[in-house]
Amino acid sequence: MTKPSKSAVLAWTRLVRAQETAMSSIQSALKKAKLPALEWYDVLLELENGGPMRPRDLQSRLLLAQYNLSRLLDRMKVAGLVTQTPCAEDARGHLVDISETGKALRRQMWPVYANALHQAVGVKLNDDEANALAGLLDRLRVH
Amino acid sequence: MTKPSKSAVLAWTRLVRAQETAMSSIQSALKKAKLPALEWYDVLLELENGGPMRPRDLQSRLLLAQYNLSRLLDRMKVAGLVTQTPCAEDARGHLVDISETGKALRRQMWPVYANALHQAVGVKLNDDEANALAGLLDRLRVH
DNA sequence: TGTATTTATATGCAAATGCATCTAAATGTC
DNA sequence: GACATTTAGATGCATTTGCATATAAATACA
Repeated sequence: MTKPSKSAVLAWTRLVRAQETAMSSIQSALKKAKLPALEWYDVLLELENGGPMRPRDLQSRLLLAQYNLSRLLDRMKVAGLVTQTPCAEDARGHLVDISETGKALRRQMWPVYANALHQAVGVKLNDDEANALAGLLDRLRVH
Repeated sequence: MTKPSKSAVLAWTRLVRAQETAMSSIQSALKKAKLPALEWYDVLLELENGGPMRPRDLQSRLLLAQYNLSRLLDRMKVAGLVTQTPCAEDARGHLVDISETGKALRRQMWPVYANALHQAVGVKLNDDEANALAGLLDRLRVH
């Protein structure tokens, strides 16, 4: 029940603001290019790197609420970006996989994402600073 | 159209994760204590510090979308936390002010918020680190 | 083995959000 | 002053989120 220091409060405030600002400009860039939001990209990337996997695995990697992921996958399935196949070891679940359309979309999103990210972060910090930031932020993960 | 460096991408990824993790634990703490979400706190605090002000001013300070703030203020008005008075200089707007109930709620929220914030940030970084983090994050603001 | 508990996923319903647009007042232009 | 433009704020409607709970399979346990 200890109070946070001034420094901790300041860091928190700036964390929220910085994330909102950068996120909003990246999402705007995607929207402007008529591309889906970042969460879709995250799902596609995770599947492309990690191979077919179950919703609960995606969930833990992406920090999404269970019901949100469930519905997100619905939409992505409807859009033809992912497929579901029954899961042999566990009949409750299913394996979600990225489709060719999904891969193509991800490839199409990346340059827009990359450019926006560069504008939002890359041009404002040099590599040493970005690394320092990443290091400090990493400390905030749960233990 | 330059690509971001590995370091910038990593910093961005961690920024998102760190913010989500911390935000989610802080919001959970408030919810667990049957208190409103953080945005309500932010509005109350802004009004308590800045005095009565117009929605557009709140909007720019809090980085909220215009329609979201409009509706948030509606709900807070219904909850008796803020009041509206016509604005003398500009008949389109109105001055929003915090009520006594609003002040009381903010005071009640602070210890819960503070404790959660301490757990999420304070215990993980010492003051020098928190200051360094705040400094780096500050560089990410728009220019 | 039969029964209780836990885990994975889905879903009905209410609340919040985003988008587009509306209204009305303020400001700028001629 | 008349008219066009901009700014402040609200709102209808579709989409998304959150909460609570449902369903069903897996696991634990007596």
